[in-house]
Amino acid sequence: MSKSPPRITETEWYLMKIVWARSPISAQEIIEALSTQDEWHPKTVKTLLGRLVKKRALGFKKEGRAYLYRPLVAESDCVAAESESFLDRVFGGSLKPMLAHFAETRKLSPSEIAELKRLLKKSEDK
Amino acid sequence: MSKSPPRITETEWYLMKIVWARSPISAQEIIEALSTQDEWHPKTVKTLLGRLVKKRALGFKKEGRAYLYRPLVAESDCVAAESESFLDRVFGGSLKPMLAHFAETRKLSPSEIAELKRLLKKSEDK
DNA sequence: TCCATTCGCCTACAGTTGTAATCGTAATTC
DNA sequence: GAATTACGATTACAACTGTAGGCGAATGGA
Repeated sequence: MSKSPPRITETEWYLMKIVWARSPISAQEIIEALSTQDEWHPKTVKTLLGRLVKKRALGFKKEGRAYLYRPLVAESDCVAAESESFLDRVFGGSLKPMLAHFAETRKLSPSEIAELKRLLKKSEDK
Repeated sequence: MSKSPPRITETEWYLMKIVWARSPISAQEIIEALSTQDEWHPKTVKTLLGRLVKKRALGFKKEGRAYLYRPLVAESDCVAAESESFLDRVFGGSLKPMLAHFAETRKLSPSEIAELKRLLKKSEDK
């Protein structure tokens, strides 16, 4: 299952995140969602949408003059692929150094620590 | 401190890892180190070394006919930059979903879990 | 001494990426 | 109905990437 997803580039990730969260969604809405955070030229967003459609990461249906986009790939699949690539490349594939890095770099709040412990416990029980 | 490191590409990471681990090191040794794992054409490795020198990620000193390479950027800086980029892009910048992903995807061994708990405790104490 | 090897440097070249303008068409505004 | 606007499609374009071949100099054997 879950054929390997197409490669999502750095900038494309930000669009995909929005589509995953709010699909079906128009280009206009995506542009607005992005503009609250960063400065994306609308033309640039359109180009990226076109490329994501071409590489079959997004699909759409015509809704009057505009398109409504929706994902054709599961977020979990893309996250898994990207995470594995990252882990391999930067930490040689092993989790422990990665965790050590994040634990050290980002001062974890007590609540985060508690949450992580909970996650670990769940993983342990399984 | 630690000016932002140059961007290291996917393939370049594999070379950098070797140089960080075994510097000073010749191109030949890097090629050998890589060939045990994957199939890298020597010419390709040379090109990548040249690019890393150009972008000032590596330096070298002549040792007879060949060069001995060494890093000009700290591994920790590059790891930090790449990790932050990854976390932002794929998990919206928050650690918890990332941890949840790794805890779920990769079945953690009991010893890994113990290790992680230890890391968390250390982070907690600080 | 001459030839083959080896070096780093320069060149090649197509595909990707970031960033956006232009184009033809359809809709919307005076 | 004419002019402007808004859409998606097409085109632009330089920088970056992956992948490697060729070039002239130096080295190292025969």
